[in-house]
Amino acid sequence: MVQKRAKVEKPAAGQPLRRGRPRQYDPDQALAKAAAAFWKGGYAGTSLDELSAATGMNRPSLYAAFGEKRDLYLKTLERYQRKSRAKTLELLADDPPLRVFLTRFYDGALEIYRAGGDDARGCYSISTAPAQATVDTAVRAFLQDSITGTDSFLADLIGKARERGEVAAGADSAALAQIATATLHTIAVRSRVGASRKELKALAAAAIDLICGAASSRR
Amino acid sequence: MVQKRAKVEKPAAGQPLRRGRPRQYDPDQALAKAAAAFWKGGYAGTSLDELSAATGMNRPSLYAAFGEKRDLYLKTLERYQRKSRAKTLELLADDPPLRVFLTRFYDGALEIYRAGGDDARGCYSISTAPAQATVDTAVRAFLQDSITGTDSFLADLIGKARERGEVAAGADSAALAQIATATLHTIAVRSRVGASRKELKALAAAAIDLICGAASSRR
DNA sequence: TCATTTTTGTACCATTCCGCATAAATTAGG
DNA sequence: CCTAATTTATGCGGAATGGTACAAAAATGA
Repeated sequence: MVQKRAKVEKPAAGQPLRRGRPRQYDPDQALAKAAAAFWKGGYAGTSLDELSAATGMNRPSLYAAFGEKRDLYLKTLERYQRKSRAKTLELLADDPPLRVFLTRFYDGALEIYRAGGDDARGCYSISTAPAQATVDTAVRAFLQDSITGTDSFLADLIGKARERGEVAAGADSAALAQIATATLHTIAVRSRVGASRKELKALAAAAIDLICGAASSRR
Repeated sequence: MVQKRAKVEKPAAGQPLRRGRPRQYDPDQALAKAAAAFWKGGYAGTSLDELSAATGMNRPSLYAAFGEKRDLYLKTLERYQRKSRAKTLELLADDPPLRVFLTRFYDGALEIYRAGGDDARGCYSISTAPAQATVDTAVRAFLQDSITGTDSFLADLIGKARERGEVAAGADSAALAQIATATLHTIAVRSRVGASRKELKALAAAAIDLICGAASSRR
């Protein structure tokens, strides 16, 4: 089979030109493709052949770029986390009320979990990392960190919202944050097994009512 | 290596005696051992050799008893569900208030998820099935069914509690049930990555307060 | 004692797995 | 042109994989 010759992208505009043969892949895009493969099959269920096919890179190139399979997986997890957090921060740009933010937050998650179609993917980390967490301490640490990170991020937001009177004065912001994270987790799992977007949006709305107080939504 | 000869258990007391060589394993116990192996390594990450070692059965016996690897996994999932549901029903024996039931419910889950020690296992189905759900429709259907089953079971209980005045009169019992299930899901994942029992009990208590109404807990 | 039935144990099969060794290809520098 | 640097491509190698064939073992029934 003849290999198609890929046009080499921008030659690093101005920088000292790289010496050897130019790479034919974009590292970040390759990581995205690898993540998609793991996303479907899980870590152990995805072979290097499949990863090679998904990324368009042959085995040695994969290896040189990302290390062994485990390293590659960890890098896809980190990329996912990085992208997710960036996307979440964008939702705060106009400093919205808590209720508005949470609605956007769950909407954004659903956007990712449902892959823009009916092909249910669920949350990448929640769907694939737990199976590996007992065997690989790095995966476990990542997931642990990811969850507590979400908790504290939301706790901070909820605490500030409480100061603005958007949440009951006596509320425990850390506890409410854990409930908000729990809602994300259940949406993650449910979307993996094909729950409808409509149903999950309703679930999110109910959780938001509970967190922010149902009364304040009925004006 | 010399194989230890296992004492044959009760010869089926009274029943028409089985014809051939007696089996040296107890099917249900073998299923439990297999589940423990999958529990740790996930479906794809657990080999037949490991399953064979865990159950003490050699490969052909495993195959004859439970079918191929996938069948074995599905049977461990069903066993887990059966046991979990039975255990949950026991909690209702004395017809407790919703708040009491939910406390027992999450306590019981924690008992299983934390394996009675510091060896974090998490929930069997939530930890292992999502990774497989996109590839195996039976696994996906199982998980889907398991979740909606929990939802409707809890919705029924919450509905009845509302009639008894234990939950706000205007509350949507189905929505509250989904939050209760969400709480179970987050406990499942968190315990998989090593969250402490104390922390998770606090999380459950906060969720219960939210579902039953915090006010009614402060007398 | 011998045939029948069922389970066990050994060993094997073809395939797939991950990782790497090695050579060809493609660039820049001199 | 030639050398150095870097990536790609082919393909190997040993181990592990899921599944099975086959004979020995252990029970019952006649």
